[in-house]
This record gives sequence, structure tokens and C-alpha cells, in this order.
Amino acid sequence: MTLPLHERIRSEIEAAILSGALRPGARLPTEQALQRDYGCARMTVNKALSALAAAGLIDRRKRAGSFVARPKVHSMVLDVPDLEQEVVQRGQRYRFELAQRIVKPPGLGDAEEIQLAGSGDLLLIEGVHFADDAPLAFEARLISLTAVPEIAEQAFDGASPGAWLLRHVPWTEAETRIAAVPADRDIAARLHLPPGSACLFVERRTWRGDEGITLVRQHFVGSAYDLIARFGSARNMAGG
Amino acid sequence: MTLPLHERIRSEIEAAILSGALRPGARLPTEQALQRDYGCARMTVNKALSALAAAGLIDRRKRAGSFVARPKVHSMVLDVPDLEQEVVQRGQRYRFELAQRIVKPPGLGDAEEIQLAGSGDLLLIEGVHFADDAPLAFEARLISLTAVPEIAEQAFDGASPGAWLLRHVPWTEAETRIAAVPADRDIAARLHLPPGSACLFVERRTWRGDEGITLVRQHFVGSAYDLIARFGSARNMAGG
DNA sequence: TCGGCAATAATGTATAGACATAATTGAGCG
DNA sequence: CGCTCAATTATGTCTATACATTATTGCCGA
Repeated sequence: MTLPLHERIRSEIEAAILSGALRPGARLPTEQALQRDYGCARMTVNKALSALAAAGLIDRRKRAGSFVARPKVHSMVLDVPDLEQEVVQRGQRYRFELAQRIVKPPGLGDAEEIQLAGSGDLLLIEGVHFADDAPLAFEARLISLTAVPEIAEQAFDGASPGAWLLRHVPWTEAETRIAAVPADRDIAARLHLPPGSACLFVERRTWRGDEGITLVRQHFVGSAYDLIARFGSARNMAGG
Repeated sequence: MTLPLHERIRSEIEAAILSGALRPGARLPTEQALQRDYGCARMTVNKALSALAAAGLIDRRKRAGSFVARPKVHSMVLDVPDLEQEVVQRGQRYRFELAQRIVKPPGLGDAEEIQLAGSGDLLLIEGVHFADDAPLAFEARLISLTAVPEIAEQAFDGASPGAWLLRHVPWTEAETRIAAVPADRDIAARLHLPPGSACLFVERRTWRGDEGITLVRQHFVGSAYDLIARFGSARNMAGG
């Protein structure tokens, strides 16, 4: 395989860092030195080092040089599931059973709902995700009709509103909170569980710019669902 | 603020994509066209588009052009907590109470442990993370002494082994599984909880190349701990 | 009409040079 | 001794150009 030169430079330095040969804080050769070593132009070396800097593997400071970054936090990539797709991939039948669907103004005392609604109303959708007739998760979702007026046309009996939103509404910011909670009586009944059972609770807000789009709270049957987060090498993160 | 030109080009296109003005699948102008629009060299445009491609916002095909990528999965960044640091940041006192610390060969029937151990032994560390004398999480950790021989010197009474590993051992691959489980009798006792309480269960494996480094299982007190994952704009992801 | 081949249009890689920017270093002065 | 300022050095940005690579497009011939 005939790797482009800047990729080769990049991966050789990356390997030295990941193997521990270049320790955190170590200074690496200047662009000039690398340029000589590889017998190439400085721009080529620069491209390699810029990529490493963008990936967070090194820090660069003018006049001072380039240094192996100290690992700060372990950040990993969490693939937020499209439930419909995941269930089908497991070879099961998916169904979203709509329990409630109402348009309402934001709750008077609820700052969160007021902020999400903007100047309009909210669509509240509640329902249960089923895999092969076994309940998998209960979902309560608020959607801003200001941000997503088209959603008024959608029925959502059978299909998941999350999947529809994913395909139709781009978002720029999102935050997910993950916790373990006991099922209260209502949740327990909807999921066919004994009250107090451990549920994975996922709460997610998404925005487009400053405008709130949706706020969803999902209770998963604890024994039926995990989330997986991965960290691959920087190499894999950049690539397609 | 006088943004570099390639950053400006990049962010303008990014904004157009995120706002929905450029829809997924849409073709964006060729480098030549952009070069004319901005009155700059092609390399400058190329740098901007390459960055967008690296961030996964666009796909580029030779001869065909550059296209807005279709959002596939919602992937978000999960900052894996350094418990010690988080507790201190909340203004509480942190303590790791060591319960057990033994060197042992991998379990005979346990393929996972055998693979992790390589040709050597494993160090098993069990203990409880405390925040202000309230138990926060129980942790059981296996560490490969083949991969991390230096760890034999470490005491870990008071300080968290996770924090030590983070600072001393670089890794290239990691996988985290997140679930909600009821506390069994042992866990419940260690965390001062009633048996059956909902716990957030985090299981993480890390590797350096093919070599396993550590396998850790943590049970968090459900009512005391959340994980947060975020997706900011691609801008924020790349930056430092 | 269909298959293959050549022209073409887009991105990908690389170069050499110029100037900008920022931080460290060190020399000179009070 | 310590402060200030200028020289130095390494990275950051940008240009203009060249050639490589690759998929598409369309032409031409069987």
C-alpha cells in the first residue's frame, strides 16, 4: 500500500506516541528537522503535524515547538441508538405503540418547557418501544412546534418519532444524561416490570443553534438494554 | 477577531450545513468555484474542505465533487469521568478505600481473563470510591502485569487506580458498556444500599494495540451519579 | 443498442517560497 | 540584580504551480 507521504509521517509519529516511545510532554522534532529526515517540503510535514494537533495527540506552540499532549480526560464516542434500526438488526420485529399525542402550551412553572417552546406550543408524544411484543423502553418526548412545524402532519403510530426526527431535522447541539433509576409505578406498568426494577434512564435535549428542538426521556428495561461507547485509534476517528 | 481565511471558509460552509441551508446529499461548489468566490488559492479552499471531510461533515469524491454527508448515527462524545477529579470539583472530599489487592493467574475457564493476562499474571484491585464518606461506586479492576509491570509498586490506598493508569499508561482502544442493574447482596452492602437498588453499571476494557491493559467494572449508586455525553458543533470537537 | 475506451473534470498530493505571528531567549541598560 | 526590548526561532497562513488519481461522461465502433 502506497500511503501518501503526509499520512506516513503522521502515522509514524502517532505510533511512537501510542507505543510510549514518545512520552507525554516530550518535544518532537521541528518541522525543519522532519523535513530533512523525510526529504520533503515543510508543507508536507506541516500537514501531518496539523492533523495530529487536530486529533488532540500533540500540542503546538509558536517558537516553542510541538509536544506530545498529556491525556486529560478519556473521551469516547457514544453511538446514540436508533432503536428501530437496532431492534430490526437483532432480527426482532419493531413497533412503537403510541400512548398519547397532544399539543399543549409549555407548563407555566416549567422553565425548561418554556425555553423549548419558544413562542409556540409543544407536541407531547408518549409511547412504548416494543421488540417482538416485549416492551423495551418507555419514551416521553416534547417537540417544539416552532422549530418543527412539519411534525404536526405525522402520525407516529407504529413508527418511532426519534427516527423521523433524525432523518428530517438537523441539529447542532445535543446533550445526553444517562442514569440508573428504579421504575416508578407508572413506568413499571408500561414496561411490564415489577415496580422498583432497575431501568437505564436516558434524557436527551437537542438544539439547532439556540433554538430547542426536542427533549426526550427514555426508560429502558434494564435487563434488555446496554449502551456501548468506543474509542478507536485516532487513525480510525479521522477516517471514514 | 481576524479568523484565518481557511477557518472562515470552513465555518461558513459548516454553518450552511448545520442550519439546513445545505441539505444532506447536496453538492457543494467545486474548489475552483470557491476559489473564485473567496479570491484565494485552491490550497486554501482545499484545507477548509479537507477539514470538513475529516470531521465527517462532507464526503468528497474525485471527479464527482463534494457532498454534504447524510447523518448516519447520532454519535456523541462521552467524557469518561476521572472520579477523583469530579468529586473534588463538586467540593467534596475524595477517598478510595481499598478492599482487596491480589496478584493471581487468570481464571482457568475465563477466556476474557486469559486474553487480558497474556503470558503473565493479573493484578486484581477491588475498592470503593467515597465522596465525603458516602460511598459513590464499587470498583473491581483487573490489570495485566504484562502490560503494566510498574503497577506492582503502587499502593492505591486512598488514591484511585483509574487515575494512576490514566496518567501513566497510554492506550489506543477502549470499549465501555453502560447498563442499569439491581445491586446484588455484596454490592448493596459495600455501597450501603438496600439490595435490588438501581445501580449504573459501567464496564470498560482498554487495550494498547492488541495487548489488553485493564478491565474494570464499576457499580455506581444510582441516585448519586449520572454520565453526560455531549455533541457540540464540529467546530468545538476539533478545537482544543 | 450495447460495450468499451478516451477525454474530462473533479479531488489528492506535493513543492518552494513568502510573509505573519507569537513566545522564548538573551543582551543591554538602569 | 532585575527589567525591558529586540533578535531569534518555530509554527501559522497563503500563494502559485505541477502532476497524480479517479470516476464520470460521452463518443464511437461493433
